[in-house]
Amino acid sequence: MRNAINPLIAKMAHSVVLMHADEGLLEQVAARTRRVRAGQDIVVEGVKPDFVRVLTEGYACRYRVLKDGERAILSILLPGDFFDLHVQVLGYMDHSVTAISDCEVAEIPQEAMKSLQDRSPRIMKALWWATLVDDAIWREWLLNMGRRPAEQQMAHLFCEILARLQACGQVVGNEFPFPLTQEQMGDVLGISTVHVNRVLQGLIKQGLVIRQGRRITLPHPAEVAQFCGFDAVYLHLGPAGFWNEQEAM
Amino acid sequence: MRNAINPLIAKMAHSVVLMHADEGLLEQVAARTRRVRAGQDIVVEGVKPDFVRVLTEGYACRYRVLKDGERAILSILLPGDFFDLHVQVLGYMDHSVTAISDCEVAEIPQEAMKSLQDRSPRIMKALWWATLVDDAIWREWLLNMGRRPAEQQMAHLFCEILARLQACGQVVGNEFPFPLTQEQMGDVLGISTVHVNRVLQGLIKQGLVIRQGRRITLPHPAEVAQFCGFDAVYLHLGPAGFWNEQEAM
DNA sequence: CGTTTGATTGACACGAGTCAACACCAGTGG
DNA sequence: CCACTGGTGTTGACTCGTGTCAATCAAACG
Repeated sequence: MRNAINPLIAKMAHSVVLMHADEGLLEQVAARTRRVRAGQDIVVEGVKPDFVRVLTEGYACRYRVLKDGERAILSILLPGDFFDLHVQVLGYMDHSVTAISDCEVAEIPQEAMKSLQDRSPRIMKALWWATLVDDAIWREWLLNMGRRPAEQQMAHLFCEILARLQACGQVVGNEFPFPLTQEQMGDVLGISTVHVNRVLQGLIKQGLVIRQGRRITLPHPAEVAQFCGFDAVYLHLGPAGFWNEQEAM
Repeated sequence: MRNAINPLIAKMAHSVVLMHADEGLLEQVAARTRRVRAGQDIVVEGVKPDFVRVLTEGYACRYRVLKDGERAILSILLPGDFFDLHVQVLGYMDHSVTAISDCEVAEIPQEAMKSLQDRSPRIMKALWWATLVDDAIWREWLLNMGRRPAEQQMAHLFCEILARLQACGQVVGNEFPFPLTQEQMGDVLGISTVHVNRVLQGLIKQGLVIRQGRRITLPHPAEVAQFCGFDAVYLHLGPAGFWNEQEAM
């Protein structure tokens, strides 16, 4: 039953109406998958990837390290996300991608991409859309880092992850796996590990977040969204689900 | 002699070899220009733009305002930059664009873009490239905001602007116009106006930056680059010019 | 001239970083 | 079976970068 490419299809369905044939095409080009253990790099800075890759299972992230050894996580990749859709144009990766949890990655050969291009304009449009949504996410992060205090930043991150996991069909309720260590969370938010710890506890104490091991629950998503100014529109996923329940603006 | 589209051509030349015919095509589609006064919005959040727009003169920026009225500047647009190349896919702008200084903007009708697509694959490739470089800039900013103290952030901003102005042929030396108010700089860097002032003075005192009115000079670009960890590679402009002169790493 | 916008300065408060110690757990090997 | 290990999470004390508030100054402008 389970099909590696499902999250991708679920995600794309938010932008275009996929025909049955399109789904078949996608399954076909992304047939070859690879497993990667947590902590391993999937693509490294400087190389020109030979494949186009899609994450099909697990958590991964884009990151860079500065000269002083500090690491910054530039984005979090969830099932259905492409990593290197367009490196062909730039010629090389200017950042690396690594597995946060154990992952499964589909590798699509260049030629297969080309054939996709010829055979399904709908898919191509969906690819474009995915790229542009990534851009929108970057803009939102920029906003986050620049203008919101750490507590809201972190809450915003949780909201985004939940919304994206819902979008790719990985999660239905308001509980989701969250394999990042606190150090990694610090690298995402640009704050120290110690501070991550304290901020997280603050959110828990306020009842906005529940943590059990490496899982997170947002008992009242709409409340959290309000707290941190999360507005799912930037993800361009269409109808927003339960995010706006108590919206009173 | 002066041609509105020159900065665009200069910029594109970094990614592909443009034929004379390509330049002609560009001049043709971007013939229609519009002047915008400093402070005026050029495209506003929520609309679906009717044209594709390129900045041909002046400084502009993408921005959003939060509910609490705070404004964040998401990117700075310089001559040769597109604002809304791909909104057609997403359907609407999720941020606004406003003129920082007096600007000139070229407006390219949709159909003209389509014809470009058919007539010059080189130009299309260059457009892709421009989009992806924008992405790279966002990643770099994310790095900046997250991991560098304000002084280095600001220095990095100056380096980036100078490099980009050089790339589009607007500047040859190491002095350039910089029309941002300190408040706007704060909105870019995510710090308060007061702090902008102090940080700027710090850079000046260290001799890294010279300011005369609304112009900035970096007397020793390589030194500034070293100070803030600026590495022009992410702009994908090819040979780096004088940035690495004293590079000793 | 007042008025306004932007730049500058000082005093003070607070968020976040740093350093250091300790707790907890899973894995490993004796 | 138990000590040892390394990675992660937790906590406290202290420092420092940045924000906030408020006043003043300078230049531009009607």
